[in-house]
Amino acid sequence: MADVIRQPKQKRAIEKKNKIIEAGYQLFADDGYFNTNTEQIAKKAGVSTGILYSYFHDKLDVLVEVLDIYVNNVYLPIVKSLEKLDALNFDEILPNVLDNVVCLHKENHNMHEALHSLTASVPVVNDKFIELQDQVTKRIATKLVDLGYNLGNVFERVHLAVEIVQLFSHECVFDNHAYIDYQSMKSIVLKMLKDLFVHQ
Amino acid sequence: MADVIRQPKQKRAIEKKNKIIEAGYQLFADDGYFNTNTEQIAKKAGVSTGILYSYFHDKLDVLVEVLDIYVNNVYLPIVKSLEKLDALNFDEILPNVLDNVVCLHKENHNMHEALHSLTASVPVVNDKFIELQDQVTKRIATKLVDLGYNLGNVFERVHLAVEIVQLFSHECVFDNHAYIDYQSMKSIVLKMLKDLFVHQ
Amino acid sequence: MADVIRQPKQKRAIEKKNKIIEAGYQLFADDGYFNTNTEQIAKKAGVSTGILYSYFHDKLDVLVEVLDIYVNNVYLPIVKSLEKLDALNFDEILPNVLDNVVCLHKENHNMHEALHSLTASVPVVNDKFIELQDQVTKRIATKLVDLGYNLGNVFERVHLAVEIVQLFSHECVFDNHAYIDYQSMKSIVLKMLKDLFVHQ
Amino acid sequence: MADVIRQPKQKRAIEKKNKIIEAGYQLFADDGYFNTNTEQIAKKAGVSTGILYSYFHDKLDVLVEVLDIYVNNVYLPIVKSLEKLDALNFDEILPNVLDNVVCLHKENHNMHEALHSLTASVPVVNDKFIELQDQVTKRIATKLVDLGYNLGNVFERVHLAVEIVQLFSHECVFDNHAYIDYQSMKSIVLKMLKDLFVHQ
DNA sequence: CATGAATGAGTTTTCATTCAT
DNA sequence: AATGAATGAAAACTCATTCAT
Repeated sequence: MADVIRQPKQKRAIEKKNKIIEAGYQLFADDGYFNTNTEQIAKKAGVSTGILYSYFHDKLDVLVEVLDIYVNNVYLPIVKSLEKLDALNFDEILPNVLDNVVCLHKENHNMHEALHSLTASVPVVNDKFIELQDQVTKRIATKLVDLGYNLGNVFERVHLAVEIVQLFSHECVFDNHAYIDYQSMKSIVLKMLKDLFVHQ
Repeated sequence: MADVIRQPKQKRAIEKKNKIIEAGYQLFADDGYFNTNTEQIAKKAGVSTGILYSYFHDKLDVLVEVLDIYVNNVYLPIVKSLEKLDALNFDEILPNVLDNVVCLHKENHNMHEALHSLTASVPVVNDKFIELQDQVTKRIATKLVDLGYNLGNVFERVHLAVEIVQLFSHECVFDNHAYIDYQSMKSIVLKMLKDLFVHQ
Repeated sequence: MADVIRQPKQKRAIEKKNKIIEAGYQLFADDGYFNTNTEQIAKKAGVSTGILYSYFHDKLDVLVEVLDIYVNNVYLPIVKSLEKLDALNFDEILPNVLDNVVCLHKENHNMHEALHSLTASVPVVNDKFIELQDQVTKRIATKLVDLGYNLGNVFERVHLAVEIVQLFSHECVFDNHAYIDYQSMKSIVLKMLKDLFVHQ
Repeated sequence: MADVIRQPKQKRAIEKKNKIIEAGYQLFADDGYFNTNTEQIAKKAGVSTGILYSYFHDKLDVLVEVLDIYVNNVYLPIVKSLEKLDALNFDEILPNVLDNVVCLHKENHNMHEALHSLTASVPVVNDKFIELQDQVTKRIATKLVDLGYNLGNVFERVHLAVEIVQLFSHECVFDNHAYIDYQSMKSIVLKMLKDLFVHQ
């Protein structure tokens, strides 16, 4: 492992580093981390394998930065959209959120799978995902409380909601089950989410 | 890849094959499939690498049999417990089911992670899990209908319920989030599941 | 390598040894010596791998005995047919000889190829073939001299004749060249052989 | 098998690839293809095993390139010498051709054996040899016809001639038979070849 | 800075041979 | 004698990482 990792400051160098991350993103998404080798990454990025090791400690380090990009692409938009909430009008909000998340998943589902597959064996990925979910849950929960939400167990409710939204998106994206009608399922999910937050 | 796979018939040979599967089970669970090599499996099983290739086509074939064991240990008990239902008394059933599934997950969570991590890159694992979920969903749905359930969208409801139970078990097992109170979450989940099936 | 090789004397044991040789014959002929393993030989012979090592020192030893069979099947018939000569009537003899040899080659060409392919890397096979050719050449040459042949260089002529007959048989069996008419070639070869022995 | 084979462009890299081919040439010639392993080839070439797999798909691919070298060393010179013919003066040509071929065989006889030994079990080698013989035969035949040769069956005659020249060279190189006088045999062969082409 | 050739330990897999039963 | 399970050394091949140019 290289002792010193260059922090690219020149524009060209930064672009080069980004090219590598993008190449890693696509290859990891398409073939998985363990089925991708550094030569392929370098080639796809249009750089030499040597230069990869100037910008990254090792192959795992590329993964870590790819993970950051994924987070920026997928998680942040969700959080941001939720932070625009200005009232507890769940009936209006939830359908939009669900559609947005499904859409984001459709665009990034390969990467999602590739990264999740590493949570078991690559601690750094696992930690990142947990931290991320924590952030999302906390920010949403805080927002709700700010808006006057007072049903109790807000963290638990938000966390479940987030997970269920992910679960449904996942189902939609993979569409593995012939016997499932996803429109009907969507209605049921929306009902569940509403019941989760609204007192009955 | 060896042409012919030995079907062990003698007691000792069957035990040896099982030793290999067990060794694979533990190592895959602990370190992941890609971080385990055949030499380690053989060593842990107390056999030579050669004999591994008499009983299995290749390393992936060991995984497939490990997967079978996992399925027998985790999925089948759930399905069996559900098939004993004799009335649509969800209030009584659901808490038991949830406890059972959480318990099974706690016992097998490493393997669960290791196997799920392969769904992205190893088609045979993915297919197995999908087939399994289909079976579980269909058997439960059929049972409900037999018992007179008539709310509609039974497949979608059952599928969601199964996923949510898994999701909750997963949360309990990993217990990653300090801000979550799992007892409270359990109550919320039970409520969600009941609402999913009971007309309001 | 086993220290002691059993000399089978009982009928059943002899049959078993022959089964192994036959199995080796076919497998070596079909797939080549290096592409055949002892398990395949044993299986085809209907015996255990262990028993193979009671009757043969090692895999090479099976080859040696297969070679003997080949010699008995292919070379001896030729020699015997030639030893029946009772006059130097080449016009009558040569067409028959050529037809016979081509026929034998057609029946055994796989083995011929498999064995010849080993002459380079397995000395024992090479030695056997040389010894064999020597025998054939000497026996034919002696026969010719006995019958009054007196053109000189009889060994050289016979040796060449033998080689040319083999060469032609080989051509006929493999039939690799679309531009060759084997009937025409046969006439030319017969003419060559006759000219080789008959003074002009 | 590596996806991409490096095409060495720098002088040193080309030299290295050639070193590997040379090492393969010698080892295959000395010990045979199946008795040579990639580590030996790499060691003899003074490189690592890894680099071998940058320049060649696999071990067989080394053989294929060795075969090319052999062809360039042995077959092409023969063909070229024959294409210089400017008249059908067989009496002058044939002795020279025979001497040349014998000489080339003497220099390359180990490789010749090693390669021929693979025709049975390695299709690519077999195909190459057949194609090569076809070329030689066709080019010589065409040349003869251009020079006015009109005896008929020119392909069959040339093909036989080529085979007989090889056969004789082979005999000379291995010199296995004590009872053969190769000078006498040479005279006989030359007579045969002449008779093959000259009307009597 | 940049390249991509080079390394070599590590991985999967095979198979002649042995040996417990 | 006979079995076929078991061995383990050896083979082909890969790839993260380094380094000469």
